[in-house]
Order: sequence, then C-alpha cells, then structure tokens
Amino acid sequence: MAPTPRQLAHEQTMADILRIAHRQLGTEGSAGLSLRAIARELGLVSSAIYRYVPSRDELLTLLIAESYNSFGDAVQAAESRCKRDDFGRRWLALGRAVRRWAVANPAEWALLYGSPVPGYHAPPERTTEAGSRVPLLLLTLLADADLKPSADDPPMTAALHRELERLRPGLPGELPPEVLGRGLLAFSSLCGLVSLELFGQFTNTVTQFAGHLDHQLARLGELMGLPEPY
Amino acid sequence: MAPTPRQLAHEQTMADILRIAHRQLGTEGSAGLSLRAIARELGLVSSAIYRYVPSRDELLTLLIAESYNSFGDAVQAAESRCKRDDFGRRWLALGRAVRRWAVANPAEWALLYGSPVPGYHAPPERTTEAGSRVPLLLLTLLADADLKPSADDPPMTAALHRELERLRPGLPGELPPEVLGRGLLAFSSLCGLVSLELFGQFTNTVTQFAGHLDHQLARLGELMGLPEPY
DNA sequence: GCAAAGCAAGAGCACTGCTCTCTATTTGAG
DNA sequence: CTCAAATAGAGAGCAGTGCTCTTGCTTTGC
Repeated sequence: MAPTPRQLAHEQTMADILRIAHRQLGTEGSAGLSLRAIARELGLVSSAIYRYVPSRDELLTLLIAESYNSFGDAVQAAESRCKRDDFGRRWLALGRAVRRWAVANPAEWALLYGSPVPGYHAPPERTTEAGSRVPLLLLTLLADADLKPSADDPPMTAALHRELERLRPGLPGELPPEVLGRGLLAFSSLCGLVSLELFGQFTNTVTQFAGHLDHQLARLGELMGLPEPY
Repeated sequence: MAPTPRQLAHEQTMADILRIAHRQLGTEGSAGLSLRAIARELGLVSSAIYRYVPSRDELLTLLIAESYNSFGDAVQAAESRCKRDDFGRRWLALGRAVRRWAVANPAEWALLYGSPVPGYHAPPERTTEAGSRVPLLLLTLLADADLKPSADDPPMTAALHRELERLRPGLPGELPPEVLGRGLLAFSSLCGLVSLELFGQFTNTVTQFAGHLDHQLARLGELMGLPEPY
C-alpha cells in the first residue's frame, strides 16, 4: 500500500496547483484565476493541467472548501483558547479571529462571503458543511450560555429552527428562536463589518472604526445578551 | 443648440448599451459582462462599441454610478414618505427599502456591496459621492433624532469624525462618536443581512429569517437607541 | 515481458478585450 | 454651396482565456 512515486508526484503537483491558485487569487482575484497561467508557472502545457483539475469551476470549489476549513480552523483555535464559561470573551475571541483571518486572507474572504463568482455556483454538498463551521461555533456558544429569550421578543417561525436542526442535530436545536435570531443577526453584522472594511466602501471611514472592532463586538454581544468580558 | 440627429442617435445607442449591460449583469453576472456580446446584440461589429465606451472598466464604472443612484433614489423615496419625527419608522422604512432594492436588483447589489470586480477598482471620485447617499440618509436620521450617547460607551477617535465631516460638512458633524459608531454598525449589519440572504450562505436559513427582517431591524433600531415604531 | 493505465504535448475551437487601418457618412465653417 | 474635418462603423488582427481531441511516451501492475 506504499504510495508509488507516480502517486507522490501527482499529489505534489496537485498541491502546487492549489498553492499557485491561492497566490493567483490574492494577486488577481477570483476572476483572474487562470488555469493556463498555473500550467505555465508549473512548466506544463496548458492542456496538461486538466489531468489534475477537471475544470476551472472545480478548482474554485476546491479553493472554497480549503478556505472554509482554514477559516474554521483559525476561528475555532482562537475561540477554544477561552475559558468555556466566559461567554463574553468567547464571542470577543470569535469576532476578532474572524476579522484577523479576513484581513490576512482578503481574497479568500471575498470568495466565501463576497459576491459569488459569476456563472459559477458552488455545489452545496461540498461547501455547506465546511461553511457552517464558524456559524456553528457561535450557535454552540449561545447554547452553552443558555440564554433566555426576552419576553417581548416576537417568536420566529419554526421553519428556521428545523433548518438548523437538519444542519446539525446537536446543540443548536435547543436554542430558543429569539436567541438564535439574535445570534444570526450578530453573525451577519460581523460579516458586514468585515466586508465593508475589506471591500472598501466608505474608503477610510469603516476601516477607521473597524479598528475599534472591540466596541462593535461588545455592542453585538450586548445585543445577544452575553455578559461583558471585562 | 438643438441636438443634431447624430447626437440623438449617439445618445440612443449609449442608452441601449447601458440597458443591455444591465440585463447582461443580471443574467451573466459582472464577470460575464461582455462588450462583444453587447455589440452583437446591437447589430454592431465588435470594434464599433469602443466609439461609445472606452473600455470594459469604464462601462463598469458607469453601471456602478447608475446603480448607486438608483439605489439611493429608492431608499430615499421610501424614507422620505415617513413623518420626520417618527425616527423608528424612518429606520424601518430605510431598512426595508434597502432589502427590497437588493432583492429586485441582485446583480447591482453584488456590484455595489459584494466583492469588488477582480482586477478593477472603481475610481473613487466617480462613485463615492453616489455611494454615500444611503449611509448619509441614516446619519441624517440619527442627527435628527438627536440621540445622547450612553454614558458607558467608550469614545471613538476623532479621526472617523473628521472623515465624516469631510464627506459631508452638514449634519453628521454634530453626531456624538458613539451614536455614529452604532449607526455604522447598524448599516453594516443591514448590508451583512442582505448580502448573506442574496449570496446564499446557509442556503435557506438566512433567507428564512430575513423574511423576518422587521424583527432584526427592530433589534438594530433598539441598538441605536431609536424608539419602536409601533 | 507486455498490455494497460497515466502523463504530457500539441493543435485547434470558440470566446474575450482591445488596437489598428480603412471607408462612408454627416457636420459645420467659409 | 463647397469642402475639409469630424465621426460611425467595418474588418483584420493580436494576445489572452477555457476546454477538447489526438498523439506519443513512460510508468505501472499482472
């Protein structure tokens, strides 16, 4: 069962392709991702690249899955370093890690949370699981915190509840819909904050106050009912 | 000073180009925007299109500016139909209008608030003004509401304050930084909500609870300190 | 040892943005 | 009214893209 030299070479080339693709993504953006350019850089003729990657769309799917996991790893690592019962700090660490990863990998962030690549739609069965990792971290945190919905919060439909259960039959199922709604709002807000900073609406403006991300995270934590981590 | 037939024809062709470009944007996405396809549809040879549009990037800039104004018009119209002193309702109307426009023009929304078109960066002098219209509506609303910052809110740097004054020396200059921070947070959240719904993260999940956009808007309004519009 | 599988090369198709030259038409000034 | 200048369009062409097909060469596994 030892891998043959040929298999090793194949894996190596495959890794090279992904490495170059990630770099291209950073310099040229998702639409500038060119199979021919990758082949050229590898010293291959353009058609040979199709021995490794069946199509450009497939390469994009690979990059998306890889990025989702890199993103999930980074956020999970940061969040898991906090004391489990310090819910405010866990949220703060999560938010900071999200932004840190996005700033370090802007092209990948655009791939995951920006507008979809035109003409291409990622096959859900290969991306939703990895893509749900970070949202699930937040939902787990909310379940751990065992928050009570405020009395005057209007209840949400059970449809969303079921959708989340289908996604992961574990902890989130026990979340009251109101808490869940606030959690998803906080996550959307976080994505919006990071995207506006990265994609440069307002030029400096948002960049400025995103430097004060901690304040915004505190406000969102308060919105979710989490205790201040100070 | 009467426009010659030639000028009229030129304007007509120009309008046709933009119309077709918008349609292409909707069906193919921003990267699928093809000058050659537009020329073909107009019955022109591919090179003739450059009599009207100097380059593909320039066409994108035109589309962006047009979209920003269409967006600003829609939101402004909705917001201005509210009683001026009903601040909660003005926010609700603004948020609903933002989502309504985005759902009606998803490709344009992606152009404005999605990831930037790769290899292209919009010249700020031609887009930031139109792009600031909707954020300014919210800032004006906050200034009108004359909100007091909560005592325990940490102050933000004056740099952001100055940036906003430079942008529009009018009302926003009088906003306390804390109120401004909460307003920008609410706007970012709104963008995040709409983007997550449109770009299909979570598939149905977010779509579900974005149907309950009013609840989320109420939470954000509460976060800004606006009164409930009920 | 040899057939089978796998890798790479090369040519080629259809498409893109964009530039160049050339022609027919319209315009505006004398 | 005339005639040069400005303009719209046509056509060819360059460099790039994704992708397919056929053709060799090399390694693999029986």
